[in-house]
Amino acid sequence: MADRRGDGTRQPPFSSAQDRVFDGGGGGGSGVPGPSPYGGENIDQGSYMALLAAGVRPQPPWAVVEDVTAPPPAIHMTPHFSMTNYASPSYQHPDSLAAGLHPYSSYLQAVNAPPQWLPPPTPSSYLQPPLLPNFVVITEQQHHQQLLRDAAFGGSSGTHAAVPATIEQPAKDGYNWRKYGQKQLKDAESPRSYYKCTSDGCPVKKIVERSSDGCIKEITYRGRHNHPRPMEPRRGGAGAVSSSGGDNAVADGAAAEVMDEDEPTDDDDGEEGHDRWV
DNA sequence: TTGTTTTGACCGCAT
DNA sequence: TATGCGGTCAAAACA
Ligand SMILES: [Zn+2]
Repeated sequence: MADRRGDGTRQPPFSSAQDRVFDGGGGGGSGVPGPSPYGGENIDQGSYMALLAAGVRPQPPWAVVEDVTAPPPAIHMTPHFSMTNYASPSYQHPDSLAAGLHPYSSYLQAVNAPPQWLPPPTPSSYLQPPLLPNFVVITEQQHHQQLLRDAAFGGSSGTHAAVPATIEQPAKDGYNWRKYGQKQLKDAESPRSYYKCTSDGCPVKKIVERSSDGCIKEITYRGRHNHPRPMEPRRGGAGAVSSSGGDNAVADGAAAEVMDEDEPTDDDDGEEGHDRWV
């Protein structure tokens, strides 16, 4: 039967894309979407800029949104694939903003710090109430400044100096993800994909939202990994880190990779966080 | 054989 | 109260 309330039945078939998962190509996908409807991997600034030119975006893509509405804030990221993206994760903590700290200070810490798995996660730190604005949006100009600063920091940090190198690297965040759902949201131009960390007992979930052109528009991480990063690929082929959870290897991986470095930062806020960057 | 993706359906919360 | 909506489940298909 169809869904009594939430889904299809409420509306005649075809009447709307409501709740209808986008035409995924029918069943049994594969680790390699191959000719995927979304060429996420190949999305570059160009297509995105085209959208901008068309005025598609309601909001500047370079905007950094720190959404901390949810009690357990989630990490939100909006990667749009360009060299700049990778070179500078425009993650900016409201804390940092308020305190006037370097927006990437925590990020830099994260670079030097061990992965996001924190052995004894103090519950208190989890539940810090975000006494912060729901989100913070920075302008393009600010973003540029961040890029410059970030570049400077990246170059001097030494640990992760070759940030641009990350761009060349295959997608990987060290964690394995399994897609467990996809949903076409009502007002969203893009379907939203839901991923879970495949590690046993790990509650972490990842929500990937794309734009109509296949660009990853937003990535939301929820929860905290309760395990160290599994560095070895699960499988040689489809199950590899890049394909798992990274419906598009480069996109997701890159996003996740930056994310990964960001995530320790989020310790400050909790187990979830939102970030968005170009 | 194992693990992932796809996708329709189900469930619970918010309005 | 009823409905809308988002998140999750689970079977089937696939690599
Ligand atoms: Zn995990």
